[in-house]
Amino acid sequence: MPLALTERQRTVLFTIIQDYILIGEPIGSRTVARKSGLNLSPATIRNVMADLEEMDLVAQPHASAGRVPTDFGYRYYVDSLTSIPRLQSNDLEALTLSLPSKVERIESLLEQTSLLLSQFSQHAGLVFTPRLPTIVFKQINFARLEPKKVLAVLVSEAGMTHTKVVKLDEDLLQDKLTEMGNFLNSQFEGLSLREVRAKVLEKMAEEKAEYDALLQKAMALYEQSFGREMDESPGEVIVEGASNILNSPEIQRDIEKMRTIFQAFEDKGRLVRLLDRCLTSDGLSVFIGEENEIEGLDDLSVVSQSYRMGEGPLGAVGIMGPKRMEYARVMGLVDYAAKRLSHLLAGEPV
Amino acid sequence: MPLALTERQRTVLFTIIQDYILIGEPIGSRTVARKSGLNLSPATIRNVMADLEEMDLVAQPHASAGRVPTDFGYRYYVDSLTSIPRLQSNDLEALTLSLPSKVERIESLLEQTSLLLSQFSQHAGLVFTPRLPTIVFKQINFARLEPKKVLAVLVSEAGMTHTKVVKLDEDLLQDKLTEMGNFLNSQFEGLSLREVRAKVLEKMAEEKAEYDALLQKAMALYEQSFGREMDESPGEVIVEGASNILNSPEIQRDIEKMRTIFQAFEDKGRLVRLLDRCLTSDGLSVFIGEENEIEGLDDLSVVSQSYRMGEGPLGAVGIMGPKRMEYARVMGLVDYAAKRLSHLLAGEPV
DNA sequence: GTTTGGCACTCTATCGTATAGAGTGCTAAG
DNA sequence: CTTAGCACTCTATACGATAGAGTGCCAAAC
Repeated sequence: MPLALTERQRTVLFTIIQDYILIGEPIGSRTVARKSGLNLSPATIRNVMADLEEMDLVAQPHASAGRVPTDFGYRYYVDSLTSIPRLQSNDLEALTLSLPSKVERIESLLEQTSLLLSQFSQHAGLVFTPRLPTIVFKQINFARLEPKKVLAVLVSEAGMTHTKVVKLDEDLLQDKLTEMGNFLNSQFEGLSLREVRAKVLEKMAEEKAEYDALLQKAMALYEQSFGREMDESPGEVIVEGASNILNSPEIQRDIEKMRTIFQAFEDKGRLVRLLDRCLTSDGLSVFIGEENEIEGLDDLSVVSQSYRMGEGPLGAVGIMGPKRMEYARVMGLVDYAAKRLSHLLAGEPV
Repeated sequence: MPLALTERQRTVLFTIIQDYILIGEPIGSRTVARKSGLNLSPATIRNVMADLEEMDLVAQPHASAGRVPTDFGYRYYVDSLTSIPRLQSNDLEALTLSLPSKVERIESLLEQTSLLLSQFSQHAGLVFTPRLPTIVFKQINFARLEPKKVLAVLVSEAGMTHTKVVKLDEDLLQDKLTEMGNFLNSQFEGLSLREVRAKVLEKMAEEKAEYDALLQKAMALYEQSFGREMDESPGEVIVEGASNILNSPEIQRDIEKMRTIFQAFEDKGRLVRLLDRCLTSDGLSVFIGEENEIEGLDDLSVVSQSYRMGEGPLGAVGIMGPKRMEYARVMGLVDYAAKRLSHLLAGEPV
């Protein structure tokens, strides 16, 4: 049911939202009359506002106050932005200058991105790094550290590395380890870790005799180093500028709220689940208030966009702030950051 | 000038401090008279309190309120704890059960430690991980990812790994890379990264002809992958449970304070500098209020202790909370965690 | 000389009341 | 359909009064 509003109702609603985002206090009919551009008296506006309230697009904090947008109102507003807002040219310039233009270490690239999103938006910056199962196997290496102790290094297509020290029952010399690595590389290159593991488990279950004992051991070694971990690791969230949340007056008022918000920030697991949802949906996601379904974070909104590496989405970037945020600008920032990240990861110079 | 207090003054001071830590509100003469165990009337206590105030050990928030310990008062109190307080047996039991008893991944061990310190103390847990220059070289490996692209993996004595993808001017085959790795390992094992770098720079400056071209290249490759980075990386701080700070009522009262505190938490650089100081001083460090010399964090105290690996200190663990914290218990927790960590890293079973 | 009870004083926190201001809904007139 | 007018409601602020906690000081008691 696409909500049908008259032109006038839209104008009034948008005036309220935009002004509320700016001011942070309930907007009265008087103000709307002045700023909307409609040449109407406050009384007329009041009638429109009563309609909007009936549709649950705005609400009154208390009986005789101005109007404030509801979650639903924000949703309507955001949905009306048909295209993703382009960045203002000054934002674009500054951001282009600040973002790294080549990949040194991928981890610090992601950190930087989160930090810059936070600084430009004055909200919290989020970068969601890939869940292990979805990343693409590129190469594995084993190095003998000391007797019965091996270092396993897994490199993904995107250039992230994962290391693990494994203890073995028997001592394997470097030659053997190298051979095992080569074998695994020949088998697995280009597969996602999920596929790799499926293959490993399958092969290990097969008739033992069929395989060279060494290759059998290679499989087992992989399973021991990255197999299990892969299924557990839900990815990681890099949060920067969480303290910016404290700038927003509507949250300052309620200390209890602040506590729950910061606790939620520390529980990265929840954030992961949220950003995970945005990986599947292609395009920019906006979660407003309760839509984000994270307990304790229902006064905040999240704007996020996935970034890609090759075909599939790899992770996501986002901005989290009070519902009262400049959606257009924030959406522009997030979109730009995601695009830029995708380009950089594809090795294209920006 | 070791401050000399009479027995009675000490008793009154300690009663005030302990009660204030418990209650969180200024302590009056009446309360002290009841709880101190000295059989004195409030009027007498008031005289003692006036003395303590003159010595800057306690203060009044306003003219007619009870007394609150000053930083100096806390300092005297902490200094009077001659030995590091033993953990209560119930704390000890619970903590022993919760702490991991063997090292899986060192990074997650450190994270876990920080989290547990936070949970047990109900303050923020800190774990300071080693600055690169001080860690001890164990092994380096190079793996060819693709033409002219090499993955360098450095393993430290403590078992931490650092990886870096390096682009080369010429293509080196795996055989060569392995040889280069072996050479570097034979040269550098057991040296600190600082020493390694000094040696590398020295050798590179020497007459080129003296060395095999390949070995020369090995040096250059090391420098390119970890050399520069080493001098910059100041170490990392793992903060868990920062939101616990919000529990303390004296900080809730002042929103401005909260902002600066959380901003300071995000600026990891400052925390690093603080914890760095504790590496040099052997033993438990307690920084009270302004002593910690971090702007914005002068309402908090930090208790920290270094943990060791082999001879030298490797990093530090700590707890950060309001000045009004249970110093004895917190000191016990931190000390125990540091000891346990040192044991685990030394490979001794706990 | 130390200790203590008594007392006046100070400061905070809290409550109720009054008031100004913002904004609404409704009604009746334009 | 629009608007001016008006009564009404709710908040925020200021103010005064009051209760409570705690102090400092003094003079008496031990």
